[in-house]
Amino acid sequence: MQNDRSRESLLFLTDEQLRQGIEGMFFAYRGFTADPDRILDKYNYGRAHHRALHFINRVPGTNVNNLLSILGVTKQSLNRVLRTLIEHELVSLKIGTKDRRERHLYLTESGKSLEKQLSTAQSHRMREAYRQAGPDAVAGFKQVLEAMMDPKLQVTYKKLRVS
Amino acid sequence: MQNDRSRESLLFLTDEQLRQGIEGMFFAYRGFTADPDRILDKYNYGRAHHRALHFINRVPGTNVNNLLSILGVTKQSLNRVLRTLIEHELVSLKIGTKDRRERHLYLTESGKSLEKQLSTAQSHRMREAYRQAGPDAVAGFKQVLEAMMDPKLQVTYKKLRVS
DNA sequence: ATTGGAATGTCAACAATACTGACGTAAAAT
DNA sequence: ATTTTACGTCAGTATTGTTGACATTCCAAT
Repeated sequence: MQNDRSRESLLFLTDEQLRQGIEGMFFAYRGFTADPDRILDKYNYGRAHHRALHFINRVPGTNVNNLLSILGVTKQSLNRVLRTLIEHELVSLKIGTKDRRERHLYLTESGKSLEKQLSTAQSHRMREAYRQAGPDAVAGFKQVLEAMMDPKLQVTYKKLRVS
Repeated sequence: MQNDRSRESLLFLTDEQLRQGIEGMFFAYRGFTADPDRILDKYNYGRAHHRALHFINRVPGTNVNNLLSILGVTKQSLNRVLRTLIEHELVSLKIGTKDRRERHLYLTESGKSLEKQLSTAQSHRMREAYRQAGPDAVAGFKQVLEAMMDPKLQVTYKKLRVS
């Protein structure tokens, strides 16, 4: 009886069910990155470049610090990636007018073009997964993802939604 | 009208919704690995060690080739990790009796202990996310994850469920 | 006006994780 | 007897991350 009550009210979770969730995340993340990775390979870029392109596109004019806090890496690590993207003219810098220490980041036309290619590939798989799973599943998917984030990232995630 | 029909039947997905899914995966994966990473750091191990421990625990007695196909890395990459785990006596080797070329992999007591530590931390976050999102969300979460995997990994994932 | 601190960039060194390619050994399969 | 398979290993390289140190630029407060 106690068991039945748990099942109904408390969300009864076996180790096995949790393990499935863990392995699901592991395997799904591989699928999630597979298509962009193939495109990036052709241009000799990596996932770090993809992430930078994605968020510069998402938040045009962002400064470096803001991008750092979204990406969760060190400035040295980001800088290497950013430098190549700027050299290759996928990203352009604009020095802040109000605060001239700040560098505002934008995608160039070629940058937008590559970002589009990458996001199209990734969205395609996401869309297909959503279609297979159905609308209710999608809502649940997002809820669990959001609950899995660190609180700070949850805030970042929500801010991106709004802007 | 056409729009309404799309919304109901076809699962109407805006670019914005897909982007949320993409960013959700990105941020959630960070949360997903954060707790184990902290533990691994203390022992000077990395995620690769965690993954090896996880799947050796999940499929005790697995041979190297099978583990390779689950993890999706090269044997050279896995070998480096496996060698340290064996040196540190977290993993033990047993030469196959039927086919003596095969090395069967098992966790030692210390291996089990570390794996337990890691999976407890990771499960704790997963359980908490499940609890916050609720049972329906969890079902949807798993469906979308599964649909996002490459077909081969989907098979691998399901095989692990059964065993 | 000088000073303190923040934002940024850069150099160097290092570590983890991945890759390719080549080679060796042992055992199984044909 | 030969080929294939399973596994290990050596060498070299790339990507992405880390610390630490140091320079520059510039805002803001004293």
